[in-house]
Amino acid sequence: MKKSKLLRATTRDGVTRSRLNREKVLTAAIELADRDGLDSLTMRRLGEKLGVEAMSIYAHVANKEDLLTGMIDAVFADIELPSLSDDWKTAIRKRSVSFRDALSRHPWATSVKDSGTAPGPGTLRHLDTALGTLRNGGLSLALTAHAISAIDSYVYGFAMREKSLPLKTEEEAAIVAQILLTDLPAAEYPYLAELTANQVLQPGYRYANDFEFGLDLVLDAIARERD
Amino acid sequence: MKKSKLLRATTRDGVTRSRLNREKVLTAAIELADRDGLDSLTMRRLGEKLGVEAMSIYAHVANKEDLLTGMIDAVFADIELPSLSDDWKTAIRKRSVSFRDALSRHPWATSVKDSGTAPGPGTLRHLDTALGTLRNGGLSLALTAHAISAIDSYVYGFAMREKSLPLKTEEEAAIVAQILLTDLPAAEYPYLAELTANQVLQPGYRYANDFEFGLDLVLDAIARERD
DNA sequence: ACCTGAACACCGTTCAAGT
DNA sequence: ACCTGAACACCGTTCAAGT
Repeated sequence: MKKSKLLRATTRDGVTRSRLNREKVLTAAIELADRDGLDSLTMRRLGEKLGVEAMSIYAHVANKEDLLTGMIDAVFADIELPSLSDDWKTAIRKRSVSFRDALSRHPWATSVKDSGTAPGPGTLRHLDTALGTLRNGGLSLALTAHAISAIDSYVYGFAMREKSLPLKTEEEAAIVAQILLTDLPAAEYPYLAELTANQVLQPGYRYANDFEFGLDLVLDAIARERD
Repeated sequence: MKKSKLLRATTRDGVTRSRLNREKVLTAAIELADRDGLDSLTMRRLGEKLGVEAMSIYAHVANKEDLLTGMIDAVFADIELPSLSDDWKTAIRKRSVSFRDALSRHPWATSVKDSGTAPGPGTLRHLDTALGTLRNGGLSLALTAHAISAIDSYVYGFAMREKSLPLKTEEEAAIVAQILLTDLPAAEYPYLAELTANQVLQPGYRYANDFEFGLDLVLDAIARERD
């Protein structure tokens, strides 16, 4: 009885549920942001999802900024760490694809401000392992610094563009293309018209496919610098 | 007298000032966001800056989203267009540096959501000219699509990282380094410690310098694909 | 120790009213 | 036509009070 009291609480309406903790708050917040977007993530709505008043959340999170920082760190902690058994390029390639997948599953993550100012343990672990992979792969310290900056800028930027470009499915691409082709004077934007008609509208086109092309461009260039 | 009435209005407190228009609203909003950040840009505060009640702004802007879209387009319209007299690589390099400068002057621009959903004329002009430069430089349509995606992802992502990494000046870098070195167990994050001590703390270090390294990596790789 | 409910100082936006 | 002022439905967060 005593033990269950530590883990469960009975509210005045008679509903018994497990006690709240930081992890449950973060998980619920991430689910809410994934489903409805960052704007829909309010303390009141998060409380509702957790079956609790908004103010109860503040027992597990300092404030909204702390909540967002925790959410970001959970996303980073979820990215596949570079494998030690792969060569540096394969390992970094895999974790970059995993990185993008994470940002694609959690599109709000790129728009949380100051995600870099107070990195959590998940973010730091992720970064340190990637740096180690590059150093052990024979890259100089200077090139390692350049490489991680170039790779992560690309991954981050691609995820941002992908989020704001509604080209995820063939249907979405067709809608965008239709808007571009009917609303824009082709004479004024000839190259945009060409790209839309002959590239975006091609069957099977996916903007997502562009990701690996650019990634390999960057990785190959880094490999060349290394040698 | 009639003409001046079209351009000036006298408020009840006797202050005469020029009439508001969309451009003045956008300029003031950009100034506010540049100085105090996007969170500080509220309709009420913007009205205050313009010497007008918040609701008066709605005569020139449909809503806050429209305001933000207009601000973004003004920033894009300000980016140097690729020069026709330069070869494609030089032209794209210059406009990419100009692109980053613009995002650096207006850090809030990368955090405006859905900036890609309803691109304005400035954004479209910018994009079309860049596409034309690549096409006329001899890149295939497919490579042009890949190239613009890779370049702009990199520029966008670098600007985002730069914004959240407080490494703009040598002083800022020293502060970050100090925090990393004293707060983090070097045994747990050995590569991060190495990078901090031997790279970030080197005299003259600027994260901004990394930008052109990565940009040339991408541009050289595209040039190689072209040939 | 954990949760609640009222309250405060803000938001974006509406609407009717003024000039 | 343009601007105002009150009002509405929200925010994040405080604080004293409940259990």
